[in-house]
Amino acid sequence: MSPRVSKEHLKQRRADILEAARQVFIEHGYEHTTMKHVMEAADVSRGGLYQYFSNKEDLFEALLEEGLTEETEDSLEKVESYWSLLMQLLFGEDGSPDTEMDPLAPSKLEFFITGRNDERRRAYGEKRYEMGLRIYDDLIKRGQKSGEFSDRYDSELVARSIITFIDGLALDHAILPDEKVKLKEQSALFVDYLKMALDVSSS
Amino acid sequence: MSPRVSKEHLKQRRADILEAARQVFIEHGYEHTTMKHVMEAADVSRGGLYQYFSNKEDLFEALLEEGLTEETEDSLEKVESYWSLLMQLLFGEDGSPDTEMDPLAPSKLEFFITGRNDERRRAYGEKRYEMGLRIYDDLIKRGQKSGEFSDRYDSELVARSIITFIDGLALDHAILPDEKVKLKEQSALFVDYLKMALDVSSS
Amino acid sequence: MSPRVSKEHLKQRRADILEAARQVFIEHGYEHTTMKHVMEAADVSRGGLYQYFSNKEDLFEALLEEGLTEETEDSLEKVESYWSLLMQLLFGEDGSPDTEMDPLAPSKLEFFITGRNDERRRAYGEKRYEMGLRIYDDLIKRGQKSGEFSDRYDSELVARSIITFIDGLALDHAILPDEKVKLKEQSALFVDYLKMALDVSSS
Amino acid sequence: MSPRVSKEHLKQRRADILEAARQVFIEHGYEHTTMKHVMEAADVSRGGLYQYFSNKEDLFEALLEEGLTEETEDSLEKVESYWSLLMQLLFGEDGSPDTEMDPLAPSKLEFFITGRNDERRRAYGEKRYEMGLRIYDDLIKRGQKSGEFSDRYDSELVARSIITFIDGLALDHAILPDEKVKLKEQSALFVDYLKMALDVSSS
DNA sequence: CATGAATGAGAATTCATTCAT
DNA sequence: CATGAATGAATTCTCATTCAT
Repeated sequence: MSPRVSKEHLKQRRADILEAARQVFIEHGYEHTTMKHVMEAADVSRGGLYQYFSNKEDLFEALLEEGLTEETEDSLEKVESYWSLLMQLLFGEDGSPDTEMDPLAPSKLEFFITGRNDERRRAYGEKRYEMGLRIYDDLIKRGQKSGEFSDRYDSELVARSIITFIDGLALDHAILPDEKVKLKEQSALFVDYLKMALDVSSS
Repeated sequence: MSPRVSKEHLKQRRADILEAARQVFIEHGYEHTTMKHVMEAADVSRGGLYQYFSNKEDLFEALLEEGLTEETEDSLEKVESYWSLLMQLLFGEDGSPDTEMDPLAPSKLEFFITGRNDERRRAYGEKRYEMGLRIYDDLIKRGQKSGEFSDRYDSELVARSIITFIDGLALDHAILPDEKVKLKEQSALFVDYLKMALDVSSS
Repeated sequence: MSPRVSKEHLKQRRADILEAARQVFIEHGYEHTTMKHVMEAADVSRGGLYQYFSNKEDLFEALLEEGLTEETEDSLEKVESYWSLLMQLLFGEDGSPDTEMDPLAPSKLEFFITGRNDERRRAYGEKRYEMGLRIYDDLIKRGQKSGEFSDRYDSELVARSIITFIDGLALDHAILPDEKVKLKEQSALFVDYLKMALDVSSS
Repeated sequence: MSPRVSKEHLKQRRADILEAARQVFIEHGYEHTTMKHVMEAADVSRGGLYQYFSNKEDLFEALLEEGLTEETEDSLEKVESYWSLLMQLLFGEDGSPDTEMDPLAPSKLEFFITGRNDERRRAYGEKRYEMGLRIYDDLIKRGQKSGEFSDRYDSELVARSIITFIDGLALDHAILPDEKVKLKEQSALFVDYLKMALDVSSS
């Protein structure tokens, strides 16, 4: 009556498969990854894999969700500086524009671009966009309300621009060799721009 | 001695196939378009299609090349304003940010993203990036030399940022409904960004 | 844990497919046999067939290997007569020249002839030739050392001639109706010749 | 009313195509040669090619016929030595076993082997076999009648063996590298074989 | 006669997904 | 639950041959 394997074990197995899948998707991209690739990387049987994830899409979405939960951790109400919070959001903990890109990002782009005609996928992409948008929008709105940021520009528009810029960088980074994109320099330029748009003077 | 059809006809046929292919690629995207789709849309037989284009990649690249030749027409040496030239380059003839997106753009993104692990495709993408980069870089360099633009930022960096922004917009536009991306508003904001980077005061 | 079917079953399935394939290859020849032919003869699905053999070449080579293992059974060190051993090698158990030809032989010839420009296939053919050559060469060498055979001719040359003769017979047999080739009579003549070349007097 | 091009011209054109086709067949083999290969090598249009030869088979058979007419020229009645005549037949003018192989031979084998299930082709092959057989058989019969050759063996049987040997050599030569087949040595050995079978003592 | 565009049957191969054990 | 054999729809690409001009 009791399950043969512990719930813990199941969770672990699932996590292992996901981790293996991540590597495979990073290597081959979304479209060119086959379930067999995943099976082999995760050392699961075909049936086993389908036990945890009912198809390739489901599997990939699980990876997408994973990424999400990590990011939603910040719910700070009061911070000394919204600007530094924004920088952290953009470039990670240290807030300086030299962070690595998410290696799965190219596959994520693929997933949404190739699936843009699929209603379900489209809706999912939109939801994710909205979530990202909210985060930046909220932050900027608060900064504006607190007086730290100028409200010259609509907060949502700035938020959208941030995402557009990030997406553009991710795209170019996916396609071009590192030395072509100049991630760091472009990021620095974009930061200057944000400073201007939000009227932030400090470094 | 006389071929069955005139050279004109051949050219036309090829153009027709390309046009049909364009529609199909716009509708289904690069990955999900099959040669059969194209065959049917262009009303060509299998063999006929392969007579003109040896495979899907070749066919799509023909479409990519088409786009290229159209753009290279402008080689103005002396202009009254580099800024307005830049605006024209970005937003078309009238230079105002309300242009339509190239409907094939999403498929182009697909083409390069899904092919990022293919040496040939990668090289091709890089070449195209370089070509685009040169155009903007040249323009900005001239503007800087003429004193119209500030040289606070490296011209190439600004050029890269322009492409990044365009790519980001194209990407979001491919995935999200029109009303979400706010093309026009973001473009206007981006123009401000450029004004800041190039120290251009005029409207 | 337990697979759907026993290992035995799998082996059997593979053997069944091979057997069906053999019949199909015998009937249509190598080039004109399609995987569909095999599928239907073996009553396997397309995917099923490809599960066992990754392509036509692989499938055929499996048949070739099969034939090989059967022959390698003889490793007799001391025999009362190398001549009778040679006859057995040539004509099967009873050592008399009235054996049937391997019905797959024509397809084997096809396989190697049509593939003569393919590096892989060529190498494989050479390997097989060498293996056959070794067997006859060894036998003759021993016979010569033991004094049973004359060493007037180089053992390897005689061995090559044997293979040439066999190949010639196989070829003619593949192309001509049985009554034309006169397998038995030609074989008898060839035996006489070998007797002369090896100086063997007995019947 | 009079033909636009001279009959001579037509003949020449045909001969040119055949010569080009020969080279192509030598290079790719019968099965893997396409009409396009021939078109390009002969610099004929598709339609032009089909004007002269109604299909690939027809084209190849024309090449086969070509070879035939050249050889059938000798019909000497009285010769001083049937043995030397036989040697000439086997090894060309000088009658010594160091002749080159017909480079088209591998393709000829292919043609007949892959076509062995086609009634027409089979009949054609048989006819050719018979023709070859007759030549050798006649020669040997005469030699036997004249007393130069022993009639221990049936002349036809010996003739068949000659063809078998030639076919075997051609086959091995088609598949194996030159140094493996040892054409010359095997030929010399085969001459000994014939000497035995025909009881000819002289060199 | 010559041309070469067009045809379309057919071959190989891939892969997500199912399901009997 | 796990297994992995089996399925078969889909897709790409090839090539001999035809035929309108």
